[in-house]
Amino acid sequence: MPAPLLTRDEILARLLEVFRSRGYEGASMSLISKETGLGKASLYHHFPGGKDEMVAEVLKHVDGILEQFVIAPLTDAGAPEAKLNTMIKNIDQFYCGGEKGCVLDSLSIKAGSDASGIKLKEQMRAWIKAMESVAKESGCDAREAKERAEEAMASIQGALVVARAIDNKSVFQRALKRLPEQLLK
Amino acid sequence: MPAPLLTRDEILARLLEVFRSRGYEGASMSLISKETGLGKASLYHHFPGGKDEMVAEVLKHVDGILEQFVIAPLTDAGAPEAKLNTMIKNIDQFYCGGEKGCVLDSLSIKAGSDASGIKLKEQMRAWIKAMESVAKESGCDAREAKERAEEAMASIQGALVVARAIDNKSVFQRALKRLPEQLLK
DNA sequence: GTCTATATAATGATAGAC
DNA sequence: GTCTATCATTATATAGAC
Repeated sequence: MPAPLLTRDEILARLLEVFRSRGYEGASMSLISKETGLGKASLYHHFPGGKDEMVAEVLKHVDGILEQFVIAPLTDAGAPEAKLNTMIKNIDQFYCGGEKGCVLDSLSIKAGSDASGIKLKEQMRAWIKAMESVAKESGCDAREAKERAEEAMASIQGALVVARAIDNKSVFQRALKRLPEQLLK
Repeated sequence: MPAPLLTRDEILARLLEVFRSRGYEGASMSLISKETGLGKASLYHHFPGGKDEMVAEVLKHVDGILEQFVIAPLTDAGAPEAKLNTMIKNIDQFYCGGEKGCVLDSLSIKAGSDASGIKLKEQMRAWIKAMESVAKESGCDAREAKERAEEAMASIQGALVVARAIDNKSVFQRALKRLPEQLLK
């Protein structure tokens, strides 16, 4: 009985990287096997439901990342500017300065209205809602806070798309720099 | 010798829809066959190089759409505001008000540094450059025009991602409405 | 918990008739 | 230019040894 080579969290972290860089269809079992270092049979041992279960578990894992990097920092006590700056620092790190894409985008192609699609929708809405509450704290009324938060989300996602498409991370860096004035009143 | 069922342009238009909604890996030959109404053998008759050649030809087809909907309207004579409004009206139509995604995004996962990747990069840069020139006409200096154009591109791409992710087209509509003040001085 | 080996299905691609 | 039938390859998934 060989000892486990990777913790479950390490496996999920590697799966997250594969799915966000290749998408659902592009992440074949052989590629996943290569990137995680686990044989196919081992992968099915951990995820009997195959790729669909892997995606579901990765998205649960993303729940934790979202909570730690986005929700908690924005929900803590403190000045809106300071809280937002913490989130910005965190996502700059998570997206490697604009080098890596967003798994909520990469997986949205596969996800029509199945379980993973619903989960993706919930997660992006939770992120927007957290930014919305900070916008309210800064003095925006309900409608303006919601719109500013959606626009902030679009700025982040769009900057990631463009940064990768034209191979220029500065687009993402400037988007992060503009976030405070975009979201806060 | 059966008559052609579709013109080449109609085939390319349908291929564009499949690739932008499913991405490269998600667009299987059987799905492509179903969506175009052509048998696999017919598809290989038109595109002997298979899916890679289809993508290459679709991107050439996108050249024409970009020229017609974006480049030409922005390059014509006229006031910057009027020209930009024409582009906005055109892309609102092309993306069906925010319902459909951008093929430059959908295909960017497959495209590392191969031919299609280079083409995608060129096309997004051409779009940005056209917006950049209009920003200059409105009074921006070179550096500000470039940054505003990149940010406008990110707004469009981000709004499409978020609109689809949270199933809310108004995000895209508001992004279009904000484009003039975002791009022009 | 991991492996090798294998079964089964789907995919990209081709041959040849019409 | 389109079709049916088929091939070769790759994909997902499983069985059973250790």
